[in-house]
Amino acid sequence: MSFSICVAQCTDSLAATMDDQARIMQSIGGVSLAGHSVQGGMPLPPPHGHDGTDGDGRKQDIGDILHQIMTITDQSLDEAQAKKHGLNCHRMKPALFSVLCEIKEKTGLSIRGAQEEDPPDPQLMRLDNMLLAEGVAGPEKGGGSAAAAAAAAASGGAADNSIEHSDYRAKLTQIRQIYHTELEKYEQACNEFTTHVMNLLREQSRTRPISPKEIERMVGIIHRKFSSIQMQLKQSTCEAVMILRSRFLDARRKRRNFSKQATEILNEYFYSHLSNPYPSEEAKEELAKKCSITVSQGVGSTITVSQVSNWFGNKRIRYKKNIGKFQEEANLYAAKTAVNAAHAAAAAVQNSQANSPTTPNSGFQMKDEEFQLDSAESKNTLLSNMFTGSSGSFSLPNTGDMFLSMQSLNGDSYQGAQVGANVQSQVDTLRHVISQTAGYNDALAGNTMYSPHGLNANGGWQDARTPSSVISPTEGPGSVHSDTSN
DNA sequence: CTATATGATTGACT
DNA sequence: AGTCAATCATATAG
Repeated sequence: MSFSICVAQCTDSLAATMDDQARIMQSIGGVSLAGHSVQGGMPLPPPHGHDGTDGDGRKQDIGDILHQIMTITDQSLDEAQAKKHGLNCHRMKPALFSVLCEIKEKTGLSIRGAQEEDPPDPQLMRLDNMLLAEGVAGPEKGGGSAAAAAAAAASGGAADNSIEHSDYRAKLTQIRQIYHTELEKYEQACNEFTTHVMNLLREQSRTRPISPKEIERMVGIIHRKFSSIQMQLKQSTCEAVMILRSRFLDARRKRRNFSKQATEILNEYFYSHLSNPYPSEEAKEELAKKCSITVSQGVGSTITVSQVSNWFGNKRIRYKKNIGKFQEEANLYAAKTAVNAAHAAAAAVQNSQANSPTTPNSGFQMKDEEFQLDSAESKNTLLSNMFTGSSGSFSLPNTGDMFLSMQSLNGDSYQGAQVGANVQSQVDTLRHVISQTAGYNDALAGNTMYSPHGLNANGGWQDARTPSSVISPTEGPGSVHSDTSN
């Protein structure tokens, strides 16, 4: 919408008003010509008469004048100008003028005045409310934070999508800015136009009956015209916001797969906490952070806590539904975690045993071959102690076999990036490995599915509502602490 | 194109 | 509030 359009529209309405005035004039003329006395009290003689008498002459004169007034618009500009000048100089002009003013005041305006009380437009109110709710209208500032808050509140209160909201917020701010500049422009244009019209009318009021009331009315008309334009602006702004919103929601629905690394991290956690795969809030945060850091797939693709929750929700349900399908994956991650655990243990051993025979590499970087060659014995002992020690219910049938199994499952010499794993997770993991390799549950042989510790007969995890102890914020990754929730 | 995988959403439940 | 289960909608593999 441009200013020129506004002006054009307003000019239309102005023209319409002038037509109205012409009609009024006509009706006044009609009254006079019909021979009735006019309310002003000035007796008008009958229109037809003869030149002979003074009265007749005056009648003729007035008739002429009225005729001239009424036909003035049919004439060319120059002609009309000349006529106008003539009329203005006519001796009857002041009297006629005041009469016309009075009549007009008492007829046209009184009729119109009544219907001009405009009640607040419900549609406009709705638009205003919506803009206010969206944070487009209303108090400025906060860098669109008010808008974001409103949007967040309106979008169903999704927990933590402030990060992915940034794009939305930027767009909304843009809309908001455009809206405000346009609004200001209209306001200014409206004021300019109003003063212009008022000046025009004031000037015209010297030659044509225009009361202050009428000017007021004209101003009202202009304002209404502009406010209807403003409404269009508000409407299109609302539309824009809606489109933005739907696009935003679409974008959220349009999913992107997580990166391999992120999935790996999540899977590692899941399978290492198979007995109770319910990360606490802090754990979720930690995982989200880790995934986001690990992920180098481009800007704006961070993984949020709610996404982690989604992932775990989906994972649990899908794992439970078809454990067999996840067997391979479970093995893989179990082995990985087991090796990690072993590495962690190795590191611990190395740290505690300063006189360890040959330890050229750090424990974290050690490969399995080295692991076995270097200090397999000590680690075996340690792991075996770990399992029997902190998880009394679980006993290893054959520690040596277990390590062989791990070796075979982990032929790609996985180098654990994450060493931190609690004892419970190690138990889970190793038990899983054992179930595959040492006939723990005969899972591979028959269709009997591997039943992880914690998954009860109903298919639900025991103490599912109790979050397992997690990656402690103080200890951070690499720490080993016990999870004895089971 | 079809089947499967997977992230997100929704409603019920506790 | 967190979870489950069902479902939607898209991504991806074949």
